Amino acid sequence: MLAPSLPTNIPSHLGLRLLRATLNVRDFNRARQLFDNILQPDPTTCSTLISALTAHGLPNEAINIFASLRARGINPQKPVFLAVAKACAASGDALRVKEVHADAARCGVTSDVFVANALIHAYGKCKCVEGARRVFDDLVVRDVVTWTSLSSCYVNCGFPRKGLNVFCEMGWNGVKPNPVTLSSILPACSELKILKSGKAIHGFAVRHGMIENVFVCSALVSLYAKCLSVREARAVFDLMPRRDVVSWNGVLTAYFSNKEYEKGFSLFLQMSRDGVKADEATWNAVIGGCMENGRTEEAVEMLRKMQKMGFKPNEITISSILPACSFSESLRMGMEIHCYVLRHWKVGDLTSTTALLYMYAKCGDLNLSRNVFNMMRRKDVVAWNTMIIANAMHGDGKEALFLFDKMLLSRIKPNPVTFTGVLSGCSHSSRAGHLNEAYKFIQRMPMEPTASAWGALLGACRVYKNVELAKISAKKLFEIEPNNPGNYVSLFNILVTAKLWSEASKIRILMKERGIAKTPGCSWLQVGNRVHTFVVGDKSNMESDKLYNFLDELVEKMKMAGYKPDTDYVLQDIDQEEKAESLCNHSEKLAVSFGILNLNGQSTIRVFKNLRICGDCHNAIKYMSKVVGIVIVVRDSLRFHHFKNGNCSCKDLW
DNA sequence: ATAGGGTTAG
Repeated sequence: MLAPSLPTNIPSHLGLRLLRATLNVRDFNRARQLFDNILQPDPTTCSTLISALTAHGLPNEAINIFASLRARGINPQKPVFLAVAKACAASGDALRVKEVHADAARCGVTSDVFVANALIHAYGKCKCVEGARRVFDDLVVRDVVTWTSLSSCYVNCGFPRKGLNVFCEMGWNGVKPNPVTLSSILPACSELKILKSGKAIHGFAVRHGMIENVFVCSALVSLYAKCLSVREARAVFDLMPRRDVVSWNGVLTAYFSNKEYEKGFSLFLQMSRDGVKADEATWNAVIGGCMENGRTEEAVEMLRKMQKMGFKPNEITISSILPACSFSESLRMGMEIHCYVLRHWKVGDLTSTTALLYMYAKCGDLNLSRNVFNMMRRKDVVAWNTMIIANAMHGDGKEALFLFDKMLLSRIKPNPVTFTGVLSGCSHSSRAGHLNEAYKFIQRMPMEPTASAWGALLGACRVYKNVELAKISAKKLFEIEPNNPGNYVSLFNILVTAKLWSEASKIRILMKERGIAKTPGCSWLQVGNRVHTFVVGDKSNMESDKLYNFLDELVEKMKMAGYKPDTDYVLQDIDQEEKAESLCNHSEKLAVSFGILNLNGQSTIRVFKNLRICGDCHNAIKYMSKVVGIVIVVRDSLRFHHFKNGNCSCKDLW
């Protein structure tokens, strides 16, 4: 059927009525054409169309209408700016807010508190704190909305501390916070885990009769949940006069993030009995809860259930579920999810795209990571960090350093994770002798070096056999995380390699004194549809006799090819012969042998280990790849090793 | 005109 022909040269008093009728039947194309044919549309007509397009998920079309006004010589009025600011907020495009802001300044409406508030909000949604600040600073009269918008802008852009400062400043300026202010500032306390300020705000809410507000209460539930105070989170929840889905979601996450999965799940079931329907976020919370509690398979199952119930996974679902692929090294499932993202959003959002590139790196395909990274339009610190870490994991320190420089050039401010990534990248690269520079790098870091930064340096010391620097790093690490066995074991290994036996045994005594046990090493690999796991001296496998016999034969062949067991790497107090035998039992050797036994015509096996690969095993697997003539990929806790024809991709720098 | 819940890197 043909649509009625479009009238032209419509007088403005008729235009609004015609436009409303068209919008009522949701014919947005026709609405746009109609609008073009209205002579001198009034501000209400313009804002009506812009708001309607935004409300129906067409913010960019809404902004285009706004842009067309200028071309038609129409000066936008305040209501038009309010509407287009909302469209910008929905589009998330900072450039468009800047354009609208500039237009508003040209029209002299930026001193209007309503327009300014809308602009601050839009800048906040587009993650542009500088813009929001500029609008704020240019204002002479500010109301509670102005203050609230600016502080929540800081909070949502990752500056919770600044958000709190604005909140305090607001009080000094005699502006009284309302429930909206409280609910938007509470997440800042949650993120910073400052229970004290949160409790003060809780008290304020009680004294000022805001405690019945469902928004404030839900924020309080999350505050207590984040500050590891589940009981109090539950108490606030129980006292609420009225609870909506969000309140339920909050209390679910409280249990999930505090390792009380069972309780969280039973509340999830109770929720529907109480007549509250789960929404998309509930499902995300449950999936995230499964993931946080190591229930990868259940997470995948819940994802299927979610879809069965008619909910579409969104970017947050994707970000939560992707680590499931990384943990299980399931490149195939990861790719399926990638395809889902491409089908639904063409490009995913920052978080899910970052999760994708991390997944590819973890599953062993650095090239796919690079492809994803290069296609990202916007890259934040986390994206850059992830790519740096991906390269470090795969031993490309040169690229990690290059990315670091490029990141600085793009004016992205590095954070402690960046430095850790770069350092661990350096420890894998062949730039020997740059260790002291790395040490200076750590000392000059604009923030207190984290345990992982020192850990990366310690790892590098092992590679370059720098005992003195190793001792310095280890000492720092023993202070920061005295109960992490990995640090003791690393220093022990470095001292052993340097043949400083007495110092090494001192470390072992220190471990005993402090009651620190070595984390048991464990390796696994997938054969067919099953994951097979091995620990040292594992005899639990059904075919363990066959496996050990095969390994014995293999070791003989390896020895003929020049392999010499290096018993320095054995921690137990046992004699040499036993040591050599114990070495053969290492979980990574068992897993690799099992993989070779079950090759089924494949030319590559992939083994994963929870700790760092042992020095002797590293050497042994090189020989295995040569003797058997296959590619063996081993991912240890730090990086990937690709063994081929007797060599490793890490060039023995690991 | 402003507001709550779900997420990424180590």
